[in-house]
Amino acid sequence: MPRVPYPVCVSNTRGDILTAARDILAEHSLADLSMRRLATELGVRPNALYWHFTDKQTLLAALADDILGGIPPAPESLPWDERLAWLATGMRAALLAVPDSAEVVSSSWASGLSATHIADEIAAAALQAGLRERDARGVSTALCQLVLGLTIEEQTRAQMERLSVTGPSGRDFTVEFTDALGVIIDGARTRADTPRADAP
Amino acid sequence: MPRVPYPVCVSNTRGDILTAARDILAEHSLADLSMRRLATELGVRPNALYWHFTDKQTLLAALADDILGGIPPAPESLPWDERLAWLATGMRAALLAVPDSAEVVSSSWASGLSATHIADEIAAAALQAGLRERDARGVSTALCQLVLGLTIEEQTRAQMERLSVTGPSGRDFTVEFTDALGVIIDGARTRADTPRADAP
DNA sequence: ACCTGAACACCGTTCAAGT
DNA sequence: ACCTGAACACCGTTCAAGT
Repeated sequence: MPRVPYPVCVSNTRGDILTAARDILAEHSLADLSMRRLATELGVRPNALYWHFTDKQTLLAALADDILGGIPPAPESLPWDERLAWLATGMRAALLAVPDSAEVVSSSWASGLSATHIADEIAAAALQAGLRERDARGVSTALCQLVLGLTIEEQTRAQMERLSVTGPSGRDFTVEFTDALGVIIDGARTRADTPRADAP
Repeated sequence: MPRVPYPVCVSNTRGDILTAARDILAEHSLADLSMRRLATELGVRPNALYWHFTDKQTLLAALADDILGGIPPAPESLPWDERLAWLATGMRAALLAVPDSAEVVSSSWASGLSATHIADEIAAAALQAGLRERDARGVSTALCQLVLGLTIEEQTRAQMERLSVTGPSGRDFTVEFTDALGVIIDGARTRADTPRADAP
């Protein structure tokens, strides 16, 4: 096989790094996810990572995109309100699959270095229901912040219980999520039903 | 004045420490709020802080309570939906008054070391509207996570612009907040109007 | 009651240099 | 293209000891 001077398999190692990062989250915690430890896990010196990512923040943003990348799209056949619930639930499931990932995604969204594809998908579903643009974005914002915030709390508590610094919280995060989700979707329904002033 | 062997003015210094911490947030950022720097600012060695707080996490939780402590209570005269908006808006204003404080409060809530008084107040206001307990907590969760999440994004962007690592985002966080707030309160209204199965 | 001195085991990041 | 060596300027926390 001939070798060409420019990259044949670009960023194969980028994927390896992200996988190793996920492993650290899965087997340890976000506190343990340092550039130094990540490098050690990969059998490499810390500064080697800076050839693949400009800094830690950028690496975490890529990890965030990776984690949210696997959310299944909502079936077209579903009514719009069930599609909203589907997407929000899928986002929560993707986050819950990787310990401490909600914190990673929250920071990455805040920094603007990360994609917010799922937020756009939710807004699009709301738009199809006939909401005006602003309301659709409002629904998307409310849903995404609910998922992120509540999952941060849930994963932080889980981490604390794992280190047994705290006993069980006694909270049922799934019903907390379901209840709040129901309220927001009811709000969306109100705006879908209400005839608009500019389009009666 | 006689001096007694046990503390006369307990934890006067606790307040000083929290004030110094707020100053660092105001004049610099959360990244600069280290135990070492905080100690330096107070003219003291880093380990001196550990006499007043068991660790950094506990200190930040106290700071979070401090920051959210000044939210004005909603006037009793207001209708319940306006009281919800009042409280959520007051929470956002309290956070926006101290740079990077939303991140501090979010972490502290997640750790369970912090008071969540404002969340209880919001739930109480929703209860008075006739919502069932679960729906009231759902509304409170949705509102609080919206305020925290969106303010984290806003303050992070503000910090990045301050360090000019990024230009203006072009987002109007106040309208994003208002739109999402409207959706959630509409959802709350739905549940207030709906006669309950167990209490017709 | 409140703080210091000294130490431990870490961080993220840079830069020149190697292959 | 991808990594090492060596260094810089930091962290949070502990523990014995001072006053």
